[in-house]
Amino acid sequence: MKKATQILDESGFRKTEIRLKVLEHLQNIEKAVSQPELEKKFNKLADRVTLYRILSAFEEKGLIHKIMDVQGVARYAMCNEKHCSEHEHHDEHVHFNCTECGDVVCLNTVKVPDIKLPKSFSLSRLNINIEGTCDSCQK
Amino acid sequence: MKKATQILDESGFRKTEIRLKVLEHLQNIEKAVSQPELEKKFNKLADRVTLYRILSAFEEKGLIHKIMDVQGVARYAMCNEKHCSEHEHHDEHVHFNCTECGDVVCLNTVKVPDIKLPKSFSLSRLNINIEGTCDSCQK
DNA sequence: CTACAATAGCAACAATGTTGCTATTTATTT
DNA sequence: AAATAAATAGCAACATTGTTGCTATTGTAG
Repeated sequence: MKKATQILDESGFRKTEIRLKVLEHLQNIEKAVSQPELEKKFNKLADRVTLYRILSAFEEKGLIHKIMDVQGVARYAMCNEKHCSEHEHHDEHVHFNCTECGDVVCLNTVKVPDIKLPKSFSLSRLNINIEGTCDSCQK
Repeated sequence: MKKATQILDESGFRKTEIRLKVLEHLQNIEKAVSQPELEKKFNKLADRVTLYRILSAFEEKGLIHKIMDVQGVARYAMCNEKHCSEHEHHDEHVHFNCTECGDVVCLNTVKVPDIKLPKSFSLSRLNINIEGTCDSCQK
């Protein structure tokens, strides 16, 4: 995995404390995280607007991708290096929303099936949201 | 298709003008509609809180189901009579979010594939959100 | 070390979600 | 047909997230 500092460099971002921490956090967690979650995690280290803008900037550069969780809150997760670029996202993996803990896990191992649409519809992005109980909350 | 008045009766709801109109609208459209949309459609006939409560009540009774669109706004669509009940929703069809007009179409004809999860995860609901251009916006 | 551009912080506002309380209305019962 | 109880609607209020503008601060190239 690429170093966070290197990624920031290559993307033309400055290496500020918050940006590094956000990026490293996203690298270390295989989950999709929300702005409010980051706010709590980096307790008052950064303003929520700052986090909002960091996430937006990272997304625009194709470093992370955005999904809506079942509550309608934006969450972001690292992009698959192989498939994403500045203007094209192909993160067609499954997102698992745990109804117990609220976490959203990226199930990279689950293969996304091919879905056939009627001819008159054209697909640009696909997101599969699953609700259920995650491994940590299973008893 | 069952009459809206009959459905309200059977579900123990009163037959008020707004409730009838909302239900009939949902029956006649094969799309998932949001509270703000209904507000505009029934221009000031009902308060947005009233619509909010109608949609919540309908959902609790299993008449409609709720999905989040790509903007994170709640949308509701008629349930499949065969598969839904008060406490169990099985509306495993594909929702198509048009990036042009913003509409969310229920693609009932598209078959939802079987997705195999790791053993430690248990599935309770599945929603497939597709972004693209819908038939009406295709040129 | 300086200067400039990027970034952070703060204020402010919009939209949706949500709850509580009161007024109104539907439907049932006398 | 009137009275009643329970459901429903409307209004106010507040929370949260999303979003933008402006200014102060900071990283980095030269």
